[in-house]
Amino acid sequence: MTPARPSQQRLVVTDKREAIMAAALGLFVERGFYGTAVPEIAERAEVGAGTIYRYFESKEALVNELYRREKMRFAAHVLNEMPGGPARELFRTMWMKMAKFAGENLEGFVFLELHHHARYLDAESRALEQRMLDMFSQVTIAAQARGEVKAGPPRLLMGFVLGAFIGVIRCCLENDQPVPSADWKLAEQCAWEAIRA
Amino acid sequence: MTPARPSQQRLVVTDKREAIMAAALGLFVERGFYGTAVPEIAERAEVGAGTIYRYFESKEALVNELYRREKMRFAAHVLNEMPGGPARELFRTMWMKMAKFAGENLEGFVFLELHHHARYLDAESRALEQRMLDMFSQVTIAAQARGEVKAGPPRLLMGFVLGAFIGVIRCCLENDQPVPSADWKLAEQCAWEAIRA
DNA sequence: TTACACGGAATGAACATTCATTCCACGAAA
DNA sequence: TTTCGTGGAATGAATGTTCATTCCGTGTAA
Repeated sequence: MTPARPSQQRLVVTDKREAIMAAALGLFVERGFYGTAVPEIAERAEVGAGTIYRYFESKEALVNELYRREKMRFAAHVLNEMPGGPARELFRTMWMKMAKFAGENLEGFVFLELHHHARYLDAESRALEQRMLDMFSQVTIAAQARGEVKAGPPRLLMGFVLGAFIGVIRCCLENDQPVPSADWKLAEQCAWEAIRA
Repeated sequence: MTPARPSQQRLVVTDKREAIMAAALGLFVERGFYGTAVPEIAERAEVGAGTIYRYFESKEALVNELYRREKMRFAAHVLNEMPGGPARELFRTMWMKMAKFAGENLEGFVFLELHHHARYLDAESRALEQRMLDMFSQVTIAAQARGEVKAGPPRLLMGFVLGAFIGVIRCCLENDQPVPSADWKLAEQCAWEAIRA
């Protein structure tokens, strides 16, 4: 599928692949999966329609690859180098990392949001999603055990916080504005007060 | 468009229209607008594909009518008979009314969520959305003025709270479970602590 | 000269919508 | 009571369009 070859060859190949993925990401965010035609993706990526099928087995394979890539980017960005220490610190760090990621890669974040649980995601994509949720769960449970976070179903608290985060993004998305830094801080304070014990 | 006639005749007509809307609501929630074929809607509604076009001008007109109907149901349910008094009371009442609505009409709620800001919504549908947001804004601003709710952009706080609400629903949706009453109460308490001054 | 990446026209499937036809309820005539 | 004519609701095969995918001629690098 991916034509493999060393050095230069490889670079050219990667460029087209990258262009296709970037174009698809943008269009899927704007119009959704079924609302986007493959030839449209080709046009935006400035490649022939057939070329897409040199790099991706199908439209579905493309959306799944995109999903996994963005999900892993997100995970790498947010979960790396988490501090130990009190839950308050940990929470602030996580929230702000998520905010940073969303700010730098808004399209990717919205894409993940939009395609969360879509029917065309395959088993591998779903498994990845599950693993990430489990990591968040563990952090939550640990903080609850230390009495720093409210008792209650961890998934509920996580859903609450993640939902609030998305709500903040969406509210600023409506004006095509990036979320101001002050707003992120306010929202973080709100979110912490929501869940702290 | 709607054939008018008294008594029985009228009832039959309404039944088909209703069947089509119910079928479309379910399918749009499951597969999205573009992911749903009109003949599929017809099949689930147990009518001929052509019949749909007796009642709705197009697929787009159908989704818009559905959107407005659900939006107004939501508004009627949530905004009626709001108490005066302290913001704490008002907030609890609103939250719980929203929870009740979502519990009784989950499909409708998810539909609104999914189609929020979709490109095929027409001007009228968008205007309706805007009006509702404005009403919430006014309530928020009033509570801020009385020092009961944190200062900050009203839209931000609303986005936060509504996002959190949706997050709670989504987290329970994943197990096909209705949200337990205790969880709604916990989430309400979290949400209030998030925004209270 | 070979091999292969590429573009974009070609293809067949699936779609939204239309329309010629069927079906049915009802009222009038016998 | 039965029969028949009529209007309009309902239908689903037919239509034209759009789509995902394939195919093939071209250009280019080795």
